[in-house]
Amino acid sequence: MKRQPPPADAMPSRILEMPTWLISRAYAYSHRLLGEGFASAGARGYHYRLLAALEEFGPASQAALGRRTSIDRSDVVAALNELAGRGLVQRSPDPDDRRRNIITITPAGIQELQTLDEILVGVQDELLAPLSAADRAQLVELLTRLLERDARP
Amino acid sequence: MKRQPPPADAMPSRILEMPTWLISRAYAYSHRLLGEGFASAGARGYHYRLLAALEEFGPASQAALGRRTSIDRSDVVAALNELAGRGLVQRSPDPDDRRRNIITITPAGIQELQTLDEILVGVQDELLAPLSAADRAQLVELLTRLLERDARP
DNA sequence: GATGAAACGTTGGCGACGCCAACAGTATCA
DNA sequence: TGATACTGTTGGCGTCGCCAACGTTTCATC
Repeated sequence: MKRQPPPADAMPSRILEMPTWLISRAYAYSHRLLGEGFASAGARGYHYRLLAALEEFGPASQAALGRRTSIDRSDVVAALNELAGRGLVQRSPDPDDRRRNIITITPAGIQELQTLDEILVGVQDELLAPLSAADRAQLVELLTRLLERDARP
Repeated sequence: MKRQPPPADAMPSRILEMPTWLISRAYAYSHRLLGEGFASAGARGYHYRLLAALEEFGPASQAALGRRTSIDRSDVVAALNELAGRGLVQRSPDPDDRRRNIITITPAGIQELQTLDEILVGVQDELLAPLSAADRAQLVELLTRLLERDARP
């Protein structure tokens, strides 16, 4: 049996089965889908994370938001500027701690969040299409376990 | 039973179990580990991919390399410049097709690849530490299936 | 053989994401 | 009180992925 010449776009097999490679490709894939979806609403990942955190836990300082969403303090500033500029979020100084700003999600912000949620459902459906419900649960479980170690100070 | 106030760094639960979020975090995690490892060898992901493709399939044109490694043509140029600058790769014009360059991995490049391979094994070990061998196989299988749809033209 | 289409390498640019250093202002703890 | 820590902000860096445009070269079709 003769070995087939690899098709022009074949990946090196050693890479093809590497978890790091697969994770990276899966991220690129999902990032692309999500980017397209969010862009249609004029948003990006950071915006969604921040709005979701505000809606779930209520008003918070920027630093707390950063910790909750795994977004760097400095990037939180920029993203909140954009959200505030669109009236999706309100910034007001904390009277009890004059270092802090208290960030509050506005009704418009809640509505935007709902829009993004719908977009996200669509993206997940497309992304996970090849997987059964059991498969998806498996994947979530495995990735969750994987990330347990990722305890950053 | 009183509801516990969320710890300051709790993620919104709606996000916490989203495959897109998990994939994104897993990527960030692995990217960080890999970045640290590769940086210690003065390399990054693109370099590894290109060297691995060259070693596995032999000399190739830049466009073919890009297709095989899922790296954009223009980014291949830059990465190859860096590799060639370090003598890990050789660029020579293809006599049969004067549009093409033929890229060849040098002995030094093969050696670098081995170094990177070792680094990568270490990173994978750390990344996958929480998972059993069966879990890892499961993960690879699920992600591979997930990516089948990602057929880009 | 001429002509239009396609591929190639290259340059330059953009956005998302993650991260770090430094600063002034404020709070807290010894 | 003085040292230490936290907050918001600015500015910067690197990786990765992607796109548009250009001149050159090859290929297909007439």
